[in-house]
Amino acid sequence: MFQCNPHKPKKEEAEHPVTTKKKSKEEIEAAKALKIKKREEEEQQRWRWWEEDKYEDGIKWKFLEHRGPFFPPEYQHLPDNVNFYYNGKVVKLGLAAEEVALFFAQMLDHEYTTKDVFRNNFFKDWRKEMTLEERVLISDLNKCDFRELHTMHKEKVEARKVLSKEEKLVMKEANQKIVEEYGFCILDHHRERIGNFKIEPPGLFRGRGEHPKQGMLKKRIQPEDVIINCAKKSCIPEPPAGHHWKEVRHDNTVTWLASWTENVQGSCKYVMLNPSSKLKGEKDWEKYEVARRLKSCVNGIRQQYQQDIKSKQMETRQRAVALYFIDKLALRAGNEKEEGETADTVGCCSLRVEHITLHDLLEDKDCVVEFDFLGKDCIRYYNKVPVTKRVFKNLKLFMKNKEPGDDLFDRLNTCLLNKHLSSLLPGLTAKVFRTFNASITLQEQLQQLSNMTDNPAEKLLSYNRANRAVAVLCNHQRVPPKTFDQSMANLQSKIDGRREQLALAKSELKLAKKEVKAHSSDGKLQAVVERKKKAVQRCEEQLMKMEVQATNREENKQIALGTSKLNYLDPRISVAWCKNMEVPLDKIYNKSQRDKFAWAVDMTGADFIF
DNA sequence: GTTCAGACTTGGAAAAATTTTA
DNA sequence: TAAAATTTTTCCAAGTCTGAAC
Repeated sequence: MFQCNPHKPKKEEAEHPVTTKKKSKEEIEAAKALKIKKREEEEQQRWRWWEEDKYEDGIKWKFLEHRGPFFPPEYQHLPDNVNFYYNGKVVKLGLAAEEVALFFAQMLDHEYTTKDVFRNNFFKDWRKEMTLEERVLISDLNKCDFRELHTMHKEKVEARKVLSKEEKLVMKEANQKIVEEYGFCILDHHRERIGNFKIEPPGLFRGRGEHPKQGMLKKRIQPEDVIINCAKKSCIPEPPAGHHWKEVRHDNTVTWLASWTENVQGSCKYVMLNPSSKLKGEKDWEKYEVARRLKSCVNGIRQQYQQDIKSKQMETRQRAVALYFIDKLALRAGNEKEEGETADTVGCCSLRVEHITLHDLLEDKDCVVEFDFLGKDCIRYYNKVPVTKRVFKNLKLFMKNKEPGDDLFDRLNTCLLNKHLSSLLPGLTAKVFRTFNASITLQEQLQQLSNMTDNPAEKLLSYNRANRAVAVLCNHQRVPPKTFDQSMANLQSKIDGRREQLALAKSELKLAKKEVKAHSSDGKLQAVVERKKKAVQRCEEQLMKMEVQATNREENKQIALGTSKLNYLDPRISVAWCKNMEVPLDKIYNKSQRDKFAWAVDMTGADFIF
């Protein structure tokens, strides 16, 4: 299609290499200036909702208008030369069965497709999409050959990667047009970014861990499945041609713009606003305010649950021990889940006897509880924690005469726990402890670790270490990137290289100094010395920067900082720290993080204390 | 009281975009 | 300038918590 274009720019470059280069440099400068200008404009246009009065309770908006969600394109038949084989023979599948076959084919490289549960679920749901004829023929997944479909898919992905600059630009612009049209709404006179305006495309459900439903077909959502929510007086979004909405409602006590029910788990999905929006920001701000209120009364609450551990009521005791864990270890609440519907994961209230081991003495410490369970997203929680004698004795009691699969806190659930908590402080729930402990930890760690006299790289290392302490507390883990070892080695060799360079620069400086001594009062030579000095200094700085970077990366190997930064740490702590330490905010927060926390950036001074 | 639907936050992986390096 | 590395964004699953229904 674009046959003649790709070579053109190259030719021009070859003809005027110098001017082109110059021009591009200027262009880069111009682009930078434009970016800054755009940013300033954005800043001026920003809705400073935090300076406005809040709405009465429960009202989320007064006016809401949007274009409705964006639907993924309809499925198109495979090209004629790409074939599916059953039992070695070409089988031309109908549209519905073919689409689902392609979902499986696309995942062939993934471990999922080797798992029995995944394969069985897929095959069962796939057969439902087949015609009677297809269903009669295709009775064994092992006889299915998807390889041509798989190859075609890989080639498509590859082809997208090697598009020319122009072609990529065309695609980018097309995407931006969609974002312009569907990606924003009008909420109370302000244009707000929508978070997920695209309807999730159909595909195979990929649960995490040993999910009993992995491989099931996630069906295509039609406009007839979608409920639209907008203001009565707004321009109601048009459904795609030939379709209608399931319902159009005007409920201003909720924040979603559209919703539908997903078929695998039967749960609701929502189109909601971007984190930078008023609706999300206000809620976020409130979350941290509740956590700060907890801070001011946490001592009393701690005293009380220490007392409650001695209570005659079993329920109260269990609640007290659970709360002790939630507070001390930042465990999640642990709602009960329907068995067999999801992977087997637990939180505090749903802990089972098999998840803890008691040690009267372990590694020189008394009364140690060894936790080992799968938490949210099947992330393993493993920890050995010394606890008070009273807690330890109670745990022994709770475990008495129980099977490994029995609930540790058999008299407790999250509802009971939260009811108690909200009676202590309005708005207090189990998860507030996580927010509070995360934020207070960040503040304390920053205080302890950072020094004004540190260089910028060291300051940043301290910030990351404080952030890391929180991530460890909250058990935010990641699998180390595949390229981790390699990238670590690369960095190390860069460091080694720089060290050599530094040694060389130092010896050159020495030599130059000698020269000056030999022929004193030679101005030229003195200048050389100065130059060499600067070179040494530059080298030292760069070396230091890289070493700090290496340390940071190594410490971060298995830890994910993102979640705590985005969801648990009061941004005002970070903003105040940046001001105090004279660190530019963009060293800590990228663009979308600054947008999300605009309220905090705007209202926080250097004196903020969580 | 218990169950269930609904609404919203939190979570890591993967994809995409951007920057750095060879 | 291509490709490798790194950062950012997107994706959508999986939690928490509330309030209504039974």
